[in-house]
Amino acid sequence: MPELPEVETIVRALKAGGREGPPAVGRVLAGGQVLWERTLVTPLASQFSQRLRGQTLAEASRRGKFIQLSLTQDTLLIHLRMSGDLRVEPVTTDEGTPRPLATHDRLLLLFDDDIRLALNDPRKFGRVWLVTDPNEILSALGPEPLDSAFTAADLAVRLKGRQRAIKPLLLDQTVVAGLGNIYTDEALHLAKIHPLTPAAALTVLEIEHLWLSIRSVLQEGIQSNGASIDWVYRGGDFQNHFRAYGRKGQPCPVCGTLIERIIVGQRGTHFCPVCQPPQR
DNA sequence: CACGAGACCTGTTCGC
DNA sequence: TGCGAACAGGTCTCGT
Repeated sequence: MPELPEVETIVRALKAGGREGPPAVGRVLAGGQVLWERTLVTPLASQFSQRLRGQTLAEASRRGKFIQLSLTQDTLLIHLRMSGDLRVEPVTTDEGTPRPLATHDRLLLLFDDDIRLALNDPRKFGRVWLVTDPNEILSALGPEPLDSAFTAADLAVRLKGRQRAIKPLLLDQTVVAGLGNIYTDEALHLAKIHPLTPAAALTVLEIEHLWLSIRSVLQEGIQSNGASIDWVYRGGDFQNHFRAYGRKGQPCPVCGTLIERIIVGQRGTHFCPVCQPPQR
């Protein structure tokens, strides 16, 4: 489900509280519970709860699509992959009875004040790491696209000499961290670049335009509190502003030509055949 | 080393 | 209406 703007929205809710739940940051952990074994990569499930106990959730932040929970001693990293979502709620209902778990809850963080954080994940792709040094997981990531240190020249260097199509390269988290299928299609449409264009064929001007477009669509997404699709509704409304993604057969907002859908790198890919002509 | 295909999962929607 | 196929916001592993 989530790409950079959705993860950013979730992190902000963990810090300040969201529409449906209280903040999690600032609370003291009493333990944890693993409901689907493969969700927790490290440590062993048998050590998880004990190691969490007593640590304060001091800060929540984001790196690429990773949620980073800084504890007193350790760091808890959460990647929601395709269908993960976080929920913060009281363990006890207003009636004084235990609140039942949701159908696809995979892992719980239990705080000492009757609040819990649940990782709900129908497809079971989400992963959690409890580590001393987050860098052992995050070091392979490319630059933060919205960071001021990330420049067009930086992007150009990372694309230099690559013969591969631009779309799968933008999805590669070691090139840039945080783009997924939606925002890649949106950025390429805004930059007027065909998704199959070999990276090496892009001009300096096109790369500058792409750089600007990437930052632009991500900022737009954050301002809309992310996109909400299908049965998962988080309150974001960027789905109402899609220019290309998911709009096969609908008119391009720029020129009116019908948006086409092709497969690139095994991912559904949406583009305007007129605004984004094939490389020749 | 770069790249593409398959695997990991469940749920919803599409097409005949 | 029914039922199998296709599809879904991601990433890892393996083979070429």
